[in-house]
Amino acid sequence: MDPLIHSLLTEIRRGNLTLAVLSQLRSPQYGYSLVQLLKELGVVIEQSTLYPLLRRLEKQKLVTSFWDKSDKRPRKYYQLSGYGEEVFHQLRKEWMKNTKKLYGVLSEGEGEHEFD
Amino acid sequence: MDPLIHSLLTEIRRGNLTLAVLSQLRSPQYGYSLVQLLKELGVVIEQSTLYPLLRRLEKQKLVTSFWDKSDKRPRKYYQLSGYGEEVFHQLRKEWMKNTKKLYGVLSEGEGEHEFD
DNA sequence: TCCTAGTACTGTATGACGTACACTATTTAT
DNA sequence: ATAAATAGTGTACGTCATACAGTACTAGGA
Repeated sequence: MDPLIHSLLTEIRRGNLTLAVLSQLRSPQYGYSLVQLLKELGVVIEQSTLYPLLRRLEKQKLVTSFWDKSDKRPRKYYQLSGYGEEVFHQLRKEWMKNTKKLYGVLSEGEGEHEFD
Repeated sequence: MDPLIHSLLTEIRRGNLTLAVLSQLRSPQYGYSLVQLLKELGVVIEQSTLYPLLRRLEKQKLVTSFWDKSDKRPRKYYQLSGYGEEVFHQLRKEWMKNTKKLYGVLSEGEGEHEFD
């Protein structure tokens, strides 16, 4: 792939990954399971991208975490905080609005409407 | 607005603005007219954001430019290059695909489908 | 006639995040 | 015994939207 296209696609992922991750933390998930879960939903994310993101979300108090060591493998679970639910709701609302607009802009001059 | 939400929305705009601008350069446009045109389409962008972006796009050879000094006001027109059209087409395709997926993810657990 | 807003552009620095990379550790499968 | 999978921590870099400073001229209003 053209390196420039790859770079531009990375920019497009910024912010979008935050939304995708927050959307799957209404119920507790641990890091590795999020990678799998999101992959099933069509959102591919590397561990090297997810863990720093989870770290930032916790720092921003959008999620909380706890260790579950009852299994042979200790796992760190993350879940939306109250504040995180509010922020997620607003972000999701803005995302829907802005994406619909950009979709309209990008659909101009093309006969097809791929969301239909 | 919560500064964190503002910051996250800025991240979401990255990449998206590139697509919006490229989409309006199939025909030549000058900077200031792009601001107005995009505003009409619901994509609000400041001059302080647009001009550096146009500069970068030209540097990346996605657009070409020429001065029109026939009017009292000299204007710098920009237009998609051949390469830019290719890149735009691919980006737009990827954006549609990825956005549809994220839309599906964000619509889970909500009864409504706002794109319908 | 003067002043402000609008029109039109150039240049530069900053903050934030996806990403790559290095690293650690244990369990499971081959 | 070894490699892959599972599960996580930490750090540095490249990129771009944004803010800010600045320049310049025209048009409109007082």
